[in-house]
Amino acid sequence: MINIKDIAKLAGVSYSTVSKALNGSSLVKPATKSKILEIAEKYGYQKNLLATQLVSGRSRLVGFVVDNVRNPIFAHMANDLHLELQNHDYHMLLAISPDGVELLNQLRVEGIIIWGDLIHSDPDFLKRFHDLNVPGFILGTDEVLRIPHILIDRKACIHEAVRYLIAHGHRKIGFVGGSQEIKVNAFREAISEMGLETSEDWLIPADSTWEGGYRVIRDYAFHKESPTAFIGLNNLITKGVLRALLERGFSVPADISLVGYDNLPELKNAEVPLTTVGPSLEEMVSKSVSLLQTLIERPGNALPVVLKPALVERASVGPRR
Amino acid sequence: MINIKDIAKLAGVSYSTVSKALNGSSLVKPATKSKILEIAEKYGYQKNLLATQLVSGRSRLVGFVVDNVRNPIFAHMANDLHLELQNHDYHMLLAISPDGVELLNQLRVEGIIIWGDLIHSDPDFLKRFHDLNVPGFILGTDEVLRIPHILIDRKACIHEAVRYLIAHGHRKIGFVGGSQEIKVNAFREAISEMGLETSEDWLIPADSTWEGGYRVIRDYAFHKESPTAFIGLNNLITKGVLRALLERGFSVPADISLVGYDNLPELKNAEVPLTTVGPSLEEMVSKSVSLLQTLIERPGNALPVVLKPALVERASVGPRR
DNA sequence: ACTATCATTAACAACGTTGTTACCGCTGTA
DNA sequence: TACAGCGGTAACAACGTTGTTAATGATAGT
Repeated sequence: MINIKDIAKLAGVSYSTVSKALNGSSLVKPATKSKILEIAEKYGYQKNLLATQLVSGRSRLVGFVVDNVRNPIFAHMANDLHLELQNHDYHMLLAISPDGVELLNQLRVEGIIIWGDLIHSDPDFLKRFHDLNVPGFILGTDEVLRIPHILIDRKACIHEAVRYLIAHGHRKIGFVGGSQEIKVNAFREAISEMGLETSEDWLIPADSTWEGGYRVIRDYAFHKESPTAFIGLNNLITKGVLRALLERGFSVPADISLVGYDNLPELKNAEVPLTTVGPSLEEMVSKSVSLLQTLIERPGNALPVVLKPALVERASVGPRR
Repeated sequence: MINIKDIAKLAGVSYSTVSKALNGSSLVKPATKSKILEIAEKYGYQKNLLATQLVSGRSRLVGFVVDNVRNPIFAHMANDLHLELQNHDYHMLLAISPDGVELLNQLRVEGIIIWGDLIHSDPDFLKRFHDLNVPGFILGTDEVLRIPHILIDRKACIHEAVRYLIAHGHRKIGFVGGSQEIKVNAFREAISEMGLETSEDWLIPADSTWEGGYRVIRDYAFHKESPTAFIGLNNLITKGVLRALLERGFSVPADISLVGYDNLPELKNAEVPLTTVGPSLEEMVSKSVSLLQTLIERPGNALPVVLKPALVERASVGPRR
């Protein structure tokens, strides 16, 4: 692969001149510049970002670390973040692993966005990240941290879902999923705050996967005291729940209502278009990019960001039967 | 951020000694080594991969370039490739954009895997990639190229699907989707080769999205001469088709059979578990990694790879009604 | 003609590593 | 006593850039 020294030789100038020409400096004579540019083009010169970055310290590179790109919500975020960062003249590199944090840091990206779930991948993940001392933040946490983050008010989201179901006349509400304490607790709290009936049977633990949601509802012992509405912990569980409900002959929402967590557009294509709560994805993306920019350009000036609930009404919630 | 020179000062040795110690060289006295290691640990030393790579030329970094991570098939591949590369001691960086090729090359990754669809993003994408002269290949192409690639025998896959439907007694077979010439042509060819009835109505163009498949079938004019089975061009279309079919009151597979292209495991969770054709994803991943390894370690020795069809039987195909 | 000015280019240090070579002081051997 | 051998460490060049400073030659002002 050709480098500026090779080009310099070819053009009969010094390599520093080549560097300037390639960067469009006005310090080099137009004729020389175009000659250099021509040679660079001809030989397919590709600058070595490593060297550039090493000396200049800038790369316009941003890392996004997730631990599984197969969850559609991750994939969605990755795609939209990429687009938005591109608008801001940043390139996004995606790493699929908690170790991506160290990797991207070693690559000296200018900033790192970390998908909140990673916090749980390793008890001292936060410390690891904090010690790196690199501009970046956790996208999607439940609690206030000592490092920059975007807080999703999941508690408020769940409350919103409960409120919405109540407004539709529901009194017996179930919750499917168990992995995220905050959501489960928020659910419990909302139920008791709003003075609803409750039963431990209505809090149904499930793996955070399609199968998780599907199985528990497929096997659930329905009777006349069972919930008339469910809330699903995330998009996967919710889709599994919906399937199981339909398979068991319930009509949604005529017999049973369902609201899912995660505002994923494609949930409109579920068997029954799903009504969902969760932060607005657009807001997550735009807030992420501006927070990152602040972090990079004026470190120390990063304000905490909180994402409020958004509810998108589709067709999976109806009046209590 | 601390570097080896800082550590050297702290430890009272030369920076080259620090470098050796950090790399576990046996040329440095155990006592010195542990002292250095301790300091490095204490100050959270993180090597600068840029510098390392610049001088040593090695990074154990591999790039994967896609143009949209939201298609579940991409996401699946990205995830599995990541895992498999990790087993081979490579880190994978994902870039979501045709320009990712140049970007990753400028970062001097050791190899690049390019998702085949990108070929169509730009008429001279292949030339761009070829001129880079970096170890890498196109994953998933229809035709033999002059650059390394893994060829998916899509034609054979479609033939396989048709054969399978015939074996179940179907004579009138439809095809939904229009964007990939090769599949459409393969379908036409298979139909005529196997002496089946045909009608232009049975070849139903559709966007390569869920909505694409859904809409065309929702609006399709069914009558007694309509297909008794459909093939969907990809996983998204197929799911859309299935939904439309069910909504229109057809039973799948009792009334109409359906086979989808793309061997995506989660298609077992469709309303009717979908029977699919396509290359085996596991094979795609393992062949990708070994091809990449060959390309990196013994450039010039790369053999062309062809992926044969695999059919996974689930529940969306039954005997002709 | 003599210098100040300017445009253009060259030279060189730096960025943070690695790898090679050179050096130093010690031990053991002749 | 001289010196080969060796463990340990230091010195230094190199990787491909950028940015700063120095050098060069031409032009213009006096």
